[in-house]
Amino acid sequence: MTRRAKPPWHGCPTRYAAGIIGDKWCFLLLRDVLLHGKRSYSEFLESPERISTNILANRLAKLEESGLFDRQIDPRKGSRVLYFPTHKARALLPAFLGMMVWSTQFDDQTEAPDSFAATFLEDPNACVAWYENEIDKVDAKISG
Amino acid sequence: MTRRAKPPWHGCPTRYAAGIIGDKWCFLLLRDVLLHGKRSYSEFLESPERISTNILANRLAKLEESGLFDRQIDPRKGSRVLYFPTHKARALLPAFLGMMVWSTQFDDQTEAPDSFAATFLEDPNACVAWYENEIDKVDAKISG
DNA sequence: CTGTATCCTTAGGGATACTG
DNA sequence: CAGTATCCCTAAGGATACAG
Repeated sequence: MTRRAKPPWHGCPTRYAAGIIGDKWCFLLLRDVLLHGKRSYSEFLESPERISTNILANRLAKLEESGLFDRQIDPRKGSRVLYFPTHKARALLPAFLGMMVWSTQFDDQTEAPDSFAATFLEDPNACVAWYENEIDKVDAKISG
Repeated sequence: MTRRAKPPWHGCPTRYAAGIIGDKWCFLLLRDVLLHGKRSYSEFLESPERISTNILANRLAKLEESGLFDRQIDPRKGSRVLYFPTHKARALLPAFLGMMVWSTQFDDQTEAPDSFAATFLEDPNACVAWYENEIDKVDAKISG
């Protein structure tokens, strides 16, 4: 890298990320949407971390306000509400995958799913693209 | 990517990361150590987010317990304590840089530091290596 | 300088009932 | 199904003083 000695160590951009990803519930909701194909209130409630309804509503509002979730009425069933990941949310995929790789490498609890880490490290861009495609498939399926 | 349809969507490894990175203060302390070259209690206290002493002590203990910080007495000055990032912590660099890039792309508040995002996206590995080297330099300087 | 200890306050959040 | 609305309560955390 050609780069002068002082990197982005001034006005550090991590604080913005900390405000969103540094919140346990936002973190997990983003995971659900980006990696688990979840889109609806009830699906979020089913997650093993057992978020309660008031907190869920609060975080959904926060994520929508932050431009990460796109709230939409289900075109097929009016009483259903769906939350789609925006472009801004999708752009977090590389960071999330990075954290997943890290977990599989260092957490004894999570049994490494086959060769996930290796696959990612070998070609991160392809891995991200694969997840992008999964998201597209979920959204396309829902939107009919 | 050759990969069967079901990715790591079982026993999702993000929950472990959520326990550490999903905590605002741990997140910021990791940032300070990995990106800002901070190593000591007083340096952490100086961060703009103004962590209070009891919380700082609590998180330092948590991060040491989790194997991310290596607590050591300053070889030159016995009353000084230093916290070095372990290999496990350093392995979070890619994820952190990913979040920095994301922030510079989407947060209006953080004025993009020149071409940081572009530089990273162009060659992420080189960028990580550069930060690794910065960490090495800080540690070497301190250790004498 | 690196912490403990204490006090005190507030906000986060669980449980639950209720509504359109 | 997708939320609101309470109630309640604990734990997080700010401020400050103190200690080795």
